[in-house]
Amino acid sequence: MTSTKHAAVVTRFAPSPTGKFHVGGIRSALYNYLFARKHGGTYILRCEDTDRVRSKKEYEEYFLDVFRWLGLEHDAYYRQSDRTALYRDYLEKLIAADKAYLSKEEPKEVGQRSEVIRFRNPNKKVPFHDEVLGDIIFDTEELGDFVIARDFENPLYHFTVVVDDHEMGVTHVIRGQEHVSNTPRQILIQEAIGAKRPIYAHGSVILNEARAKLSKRDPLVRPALEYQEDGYLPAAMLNFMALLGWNPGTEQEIFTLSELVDSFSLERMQKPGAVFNPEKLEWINKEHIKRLSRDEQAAHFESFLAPEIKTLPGYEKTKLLKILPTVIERISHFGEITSLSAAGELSYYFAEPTYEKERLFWKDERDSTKLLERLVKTKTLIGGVKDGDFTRENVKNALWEYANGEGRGQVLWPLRYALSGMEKSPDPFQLAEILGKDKTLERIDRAIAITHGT
RNA sequence: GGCCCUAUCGUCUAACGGUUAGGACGAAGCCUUCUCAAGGCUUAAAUCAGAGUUCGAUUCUCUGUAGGGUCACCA
Repeated sequence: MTSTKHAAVVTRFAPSPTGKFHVGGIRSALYNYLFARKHGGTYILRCEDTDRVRSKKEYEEYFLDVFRWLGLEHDAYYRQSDRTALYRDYLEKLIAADKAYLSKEEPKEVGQRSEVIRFRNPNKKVPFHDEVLGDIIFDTEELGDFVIARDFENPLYHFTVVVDDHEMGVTHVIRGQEHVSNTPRQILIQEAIGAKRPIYAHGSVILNEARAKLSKRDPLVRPALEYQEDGYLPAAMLNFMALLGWNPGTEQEIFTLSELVDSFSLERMQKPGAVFNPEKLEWINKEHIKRLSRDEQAAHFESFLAPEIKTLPGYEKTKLLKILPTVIERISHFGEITSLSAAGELSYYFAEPTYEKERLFWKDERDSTKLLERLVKTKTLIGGVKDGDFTRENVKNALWEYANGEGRGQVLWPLRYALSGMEKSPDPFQLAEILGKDKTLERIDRAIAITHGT
């Protein structure tokens, strides 16, 4: 059981900069962050770049950007490549105590050394407790004398992790179950260097739709920042990831970061693997968008608007605020605004729509005379709305009785088409308000002219 | 294959031996409606199988089956 009175909780997340940090990794970072914050502890971010060949500075910056975006602030930052001297000390001590030794090898692959440092495996059974899985026991015999360093300057993962966790006073190791089988060998090293065993919590593995572990090849598993580029909200990302393998025990689904901090507990972490479900992400993101302030929504709206729209002659930034609600209800992430613009579903607010006369007819109607009559009447009625009162409600009121008598489709469809030039759009009253009285009447005039035309 | 872990609607999950097995996403239908959204209501949808233990198993035990993880001079 997790004691609730830890003197000082220290957690860490330790990514390695060998590729663009992908979404799957967010969850472990989040859980470590949440647990530390919840208990007033320390959250460490550690760059595991001992693999000098594969590690790249740009990838380190990449995950740093990811956490900046997500707002997962760390209390301390370490880079393993800065700590070679420390690892060397431990290596030397281990060798001096005959707990590790220099071993002559026959290189099996290019790049392999002819001498490495191996751990002298006591070959015993290692039982350990896991906060989510319970008690587990491993026989470490099959591990053999595993390699812990290529040489004194090049220690390997299992070794550096243990040294660092020990030096940094890490109390809780929260990670995915893919690390369960790494645990016994890390425990062996802990015992050899005299380190205290941390509390382990191995959460569920994140799976793709095929129920296999998320790999870098999965189309789903995109570099984390692509979600930022697509206009997902950090809070939504965090919310979604948190619920993948953990639940609050209540029916609450939408959480802010600080709400997650309050609710998080190791006890409610999930054992079975969890499938990454993009549809749920969409929904959660939409919920978070709804909870944004008008100004925040508007800022995102503007930044995701296609440049083609912004350069339209009729483009006015002030109109954005009026369009905003109609756009918000149509999207789940802001990136969709780009496709909306591309589909022409935004441009009619700023530029005269073009369309064929035929499109103005409601369903099977083909009576040009009737159509003309209705457009003219519509124009008269809308024209009667006072300039200062040109709101959605007032336009609707001005038209409603007539539309009901004539048939709503017969009146409203041509109106809406005249205003938008689109098969699909917000309702005509809404459009009229956004366009303003002058533009609205102007577009009805154009529809009348087009109807005359043929 | 060895070792380890897991098993409730399609998906995320709730139910610390007694519930009509609950919620959410998604799906379908209906309402609203000129269209598209949004919104509201409703429905379908699950305890892997077989033995035990028990008055009673989703829940405990065992076996089977299935799935996953891991077996580097990567992390």
